[in-house]
Amino acid sequence: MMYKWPLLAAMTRLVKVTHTTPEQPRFLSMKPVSLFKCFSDETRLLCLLLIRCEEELCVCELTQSLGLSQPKVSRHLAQLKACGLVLDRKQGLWSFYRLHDKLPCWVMTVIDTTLADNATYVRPYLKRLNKMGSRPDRVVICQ
Amino acid sequence: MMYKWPLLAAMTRLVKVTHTTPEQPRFLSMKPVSLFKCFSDETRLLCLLLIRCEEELCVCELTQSLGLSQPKVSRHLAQLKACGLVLDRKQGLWSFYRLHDKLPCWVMTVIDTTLADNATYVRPYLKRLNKMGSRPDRVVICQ
DNA sequence: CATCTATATACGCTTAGCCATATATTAAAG
DNA sequence: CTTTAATATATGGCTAAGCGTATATAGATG
Repeated sequence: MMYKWPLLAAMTRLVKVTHTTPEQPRFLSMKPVSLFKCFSDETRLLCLLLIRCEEELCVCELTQSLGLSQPKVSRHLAQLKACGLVLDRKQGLWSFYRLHDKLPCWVMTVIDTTLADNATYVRPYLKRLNKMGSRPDRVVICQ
Repeated sequence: MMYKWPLLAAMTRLVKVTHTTPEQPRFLSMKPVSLFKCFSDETRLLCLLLIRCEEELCVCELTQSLGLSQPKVSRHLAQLKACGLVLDRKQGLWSFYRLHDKLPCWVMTVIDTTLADNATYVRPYLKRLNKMGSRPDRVVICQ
């Protein structure tokens, strides 16, 4: 089946995507505006902040915590990934998202500063996350 | 003459505006997302960063420095003002914009961090600003 | 194989938000 | 008062970007 346009093509304004190459730490070319565009949507910002707090979260955890639909969360995580802000890893049925490990310093500073001074903004979602029953187990494979 | 809708009414999504009261340091209610929305437009971000560098800039200086139309710059400055990020002062024909003096710490940190790590992003505009002939004189009135 | 579950993506629709242009406003200068 | 200059705002049009819904995909389980 053919679709008219892929998701990533529709995102060229928000994020410049290189479709063929896997994301790499090519952060010198990342413009501040692109980053702030990612932060400028409530869903994306909350996902980022929650991921920062919890190290790693899967789609269903974010869906539950934020009280949003699964496609909505997935879509925004895809944008964050395309932008290079997060990385994902598959484990069984779950996709775990974490912050990209090569984020430039100033981006981490922005995230952490926002988090530090807006605890009340994030707290309710963290609470709901911790009240969640049956969160998927993390399997860490040592290399 | 009556117009259909005021500018500020059209901006309710980007910024919550209180039309009747003058802006005050009521920053506890400012949501992170609102702020990042301001940063998410190139014109607004550059205006903010340049204002931070130069303490105070008027519309014509920003217009020249950025190479943009006057209405465009004015419009974005109005948004920044409505959001509470900048203050303005009139002097003769000129309107000078400066950062709001009651900005919360974390906002200043975000601005300064962005500036510090993206010098090359701002430098060309600062250069063009300094090459400008006949910049308006600042008149400071001591109280 | 079929079924269930978690996730990803396409599609169509709607709206927020940006822009250029025209015009209003205000202050200074003649 | 008229003109000029700097700024602000309205209007209307266009597009990016968000959303819900439906469906595709892929792994687990039987």
